[in-house]
Amino acid sequence: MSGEETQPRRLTRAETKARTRALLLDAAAQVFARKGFAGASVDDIAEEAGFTTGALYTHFSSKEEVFVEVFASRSRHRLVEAADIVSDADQSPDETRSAMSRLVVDVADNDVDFALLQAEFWLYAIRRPEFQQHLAGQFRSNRDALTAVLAARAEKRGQGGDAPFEELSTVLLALFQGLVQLRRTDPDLVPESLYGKASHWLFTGLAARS
Amino acid sequence: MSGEETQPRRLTRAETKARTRALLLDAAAQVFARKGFAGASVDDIAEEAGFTTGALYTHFSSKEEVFVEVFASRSRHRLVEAADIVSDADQSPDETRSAMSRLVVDVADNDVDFALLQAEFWLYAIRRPEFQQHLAGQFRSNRDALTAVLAARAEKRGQGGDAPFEELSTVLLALFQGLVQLRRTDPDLVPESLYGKASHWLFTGLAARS
DNA sequence: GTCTATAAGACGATAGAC
DNA sequence: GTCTATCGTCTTATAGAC
Repeated sequence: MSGEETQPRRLTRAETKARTRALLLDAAAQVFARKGFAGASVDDIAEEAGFTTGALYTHFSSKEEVFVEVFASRSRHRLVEAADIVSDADQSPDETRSAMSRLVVDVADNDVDFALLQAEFWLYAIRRPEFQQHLAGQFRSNRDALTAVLAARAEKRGQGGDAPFEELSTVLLALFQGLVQLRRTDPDLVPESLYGKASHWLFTGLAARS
Repeated sequence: MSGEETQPRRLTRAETKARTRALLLDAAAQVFARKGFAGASVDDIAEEAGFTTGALYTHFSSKEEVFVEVFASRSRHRLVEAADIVSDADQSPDETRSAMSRLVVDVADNDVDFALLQAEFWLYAIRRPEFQQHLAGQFRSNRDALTAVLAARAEKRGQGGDAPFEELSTVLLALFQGLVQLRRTDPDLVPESLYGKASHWLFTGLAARS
């Protein structure tokens, strides 16, 4: 036991700095989720990470900067996951639908901070025009990614080549957010299979369009 | 011009008290929407209403109480409106759908505080178990009202008597919230007719279910 | 790079004059 | 019923010791 089981050698200065920064960002995400942007103090964040405010201010210049960095580090993860689920063309439509439903349940029930942070980011963005544009761009790229996946999948099956996949993507995205928020408020409101069922209805109805 | 054109007589003490309270609540709604619950100060609210903090504290015992009262006074309005639209059985399905779409656009584009306050209420509730139950109950009653309306309308047309209207209501509610948030972030993301289109797909797909 | 100590101000809420 | 004045606390951010 030389104390080196987990780390092959001492961390360089740059590495410890990056590690502290990451610890602070993780702590900040938790605290922002628990208390909100305005309700969280810099002291709360530093203490949660095991440091002091003085240490935090060597890594970030303000509370706002911490928040924006948390946002940047937490984006993309979950919705890339969603696109992966839909893009897995090996599974049957039934499997895809149940995977979609499972994602809603998993996010709402297990990723306790997700919906909270999402709401905090949204409010922060709506109140700051510059940041709002940033968030809009992100939504747009999520929608575009989903649109491409839907179109590819439809083409593979040789059907619905001219369907309004972009509008459908927007609906699926909005419905995901809405259902996660609802289930987070009360799990009984959103049955485990609902997201998959709803998308089934959407696809069927869209295919039968006049 | 005796200065009595608008008011037939002087307000009683109780009436001025109620009026001040209402002014404070309106101002509070605006300020909470603009700055959030934690970001808004009691001074901001009182000043917006044209009073001082001392006056505010004769009507409310704390900032929390003001917030809860704002929530109570602002609930129900918009979603009752939604139920009215769907329950108007005189109009054709096409008219109903376009009215639904218009509601999303109207709320997102014109009722500037609606989505902000909704998000603030949700965050406040999720962080306070007692209030969370209250919000869940409200969601449930909105869903039930919509479910009843959908079932009544379907019965009138003599179709889909055994359809899962409760699940459909939940989906329509979640989608409404999601689309309003999305359109508030960037109007270009949500075409004016999208909510109606999506519900058309949902109804058609549901009717064709196996 | 992280600490302690502190500056300068904003905050929620109360007391007493009018 | 509303005002002014004020208390004590908590806030963000900085300066200097280690």
